[in-house]
Amino acid sequence: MLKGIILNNENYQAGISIDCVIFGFHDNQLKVLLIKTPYENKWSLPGGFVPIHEDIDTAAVTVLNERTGMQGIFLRQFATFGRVKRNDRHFGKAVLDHFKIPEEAGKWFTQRFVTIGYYALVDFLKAVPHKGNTQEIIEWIDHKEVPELILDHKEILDKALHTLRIELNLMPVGYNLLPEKFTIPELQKLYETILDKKLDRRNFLRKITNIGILNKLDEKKSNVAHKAPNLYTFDKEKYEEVLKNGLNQGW
Amino acid sequence: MLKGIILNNENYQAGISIDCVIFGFHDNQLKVLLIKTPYENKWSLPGGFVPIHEDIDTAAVTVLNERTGMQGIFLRQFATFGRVKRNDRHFGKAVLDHFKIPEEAGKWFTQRFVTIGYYALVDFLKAVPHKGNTQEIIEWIDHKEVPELILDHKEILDKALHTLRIELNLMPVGYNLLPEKFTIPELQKLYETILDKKLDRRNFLRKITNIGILNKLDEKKSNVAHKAPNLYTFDKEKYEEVLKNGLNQGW
DNA sequence: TTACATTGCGTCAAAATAACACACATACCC
DNA sequence: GGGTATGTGTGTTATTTTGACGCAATGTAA
Repeated sequence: MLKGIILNNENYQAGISIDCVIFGFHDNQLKVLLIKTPYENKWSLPGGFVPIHEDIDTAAVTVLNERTGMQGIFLRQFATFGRVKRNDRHFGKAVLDHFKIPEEAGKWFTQRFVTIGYYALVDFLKAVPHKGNTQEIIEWIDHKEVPELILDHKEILDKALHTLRIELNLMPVGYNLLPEKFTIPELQKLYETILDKKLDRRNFLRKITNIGILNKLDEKKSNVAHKAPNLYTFDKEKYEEVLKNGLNQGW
Repeated sequence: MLKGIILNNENYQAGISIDCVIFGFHDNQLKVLLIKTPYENKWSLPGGFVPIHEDIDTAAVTVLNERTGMQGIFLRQFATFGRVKRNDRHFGKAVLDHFKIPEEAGKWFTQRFVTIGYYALVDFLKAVPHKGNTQEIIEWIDHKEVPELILDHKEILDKALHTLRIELNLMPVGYNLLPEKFTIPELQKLYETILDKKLDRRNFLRKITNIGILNKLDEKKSNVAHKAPNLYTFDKEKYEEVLKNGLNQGW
């Protein structure tokens, strides 16, 4: 991807980039999709540039799709980052040398980039991490064990998680993070993981079912070393409705 | 301002702009500060460009300060707009002709601009609308009577108001919109105006005082044709604390 | 068959919310 | 000065939501 851009700067909007915080849920962990490039020793968020003839939202969809093969997924813009020094020293000598970019073309990269942050919620099992090139490493990493990231990507990730936590009170979450059939305890674990706190089982059940977005199935989870929990699906229609109208009214 | 930029494109980040939705409160109306430029017949949000050596947040502060003379005010980034065609046709012939901009320099303007939206809450009486030049018109306009705006500025304004409404449940509002001393009914009017719905007087009082950000003064408002309402101030310290920690916890 | 872990359902007190009643203060009218 | 209109301060009550638990039921593993 970077190579294509280097060959054709003029097809991309200068000074603007997209960064995606892609969340997945697995093993009771909230995971983030991260990339390690060959030309440096740090991890980064999957990102991209904005083609001149594409909306920024579309460019974000492209990034997500390139990396996970997924479409039609929950993807939301949450903030834009534009400190002067944010990509100072980056796309510096190491990167430019690696790609053998001449100094003149390099200026395109060394200018300050304003990056637009998006976060996505995807089904861990359906989203298959996809390398941009053979030298790249792309991996799901537990959000609690995120290594050092380039630039201000840690800040971006933190802000994404913070936004997600707040939006948990305004919208239902789960449809995009869980498999089609799931149990209430699984859904609760998801909430607990995102919020990083324990919730009461019984109160959670009551609150979540009261929203009216769950369909209880005539089916139980098997192969569990205890009472088999019931399986549920989301009522897509009601889910979308609640997503649109919001949960808490407050005032 | 535009002229300065035209003379010195290279001092500003290409393709990025700032737009501010500046809210004030007066006569029980939520007002928005709008600008009418001489070279076109529509109104627009106050905005500006981003100096190469300035953070985007700083650039937003500059816009706000230029237009209201105010500093240290509530100013928050809420969304970034970057549809391909958003400034299509704008900064078009009319504008370029007006400023006698040569075609080559004009390209700087006719490219797609990604604009970062900020909204501000300011004290209507302290914020004095300030023209950018003598031909400009700048005015407080009731948000319910906003005329046709350029580009996607209406969309930006709507999104700002929508964000404000949601954030009303997460944070206290009023410190930046009301004079130092105010009455509970005035504060309630502010909430009602923002939310565009009636609230119960007595329940509002209970809820707002329970937050613990108000100081009741030993003073009453005078010159009212009814029982004189008590005056209050915000407890700045507690207010800031609640602003930081948020109101509703939800889950 | 029993022990164990975890689920499903229910209870109860406390807190928050919604709906409403009444007394009070000030200006204005007559 | 008495009555009226308007809008304020305070209180009451029923309802709903929340938080903190108890306990029986269920499936696996020993």
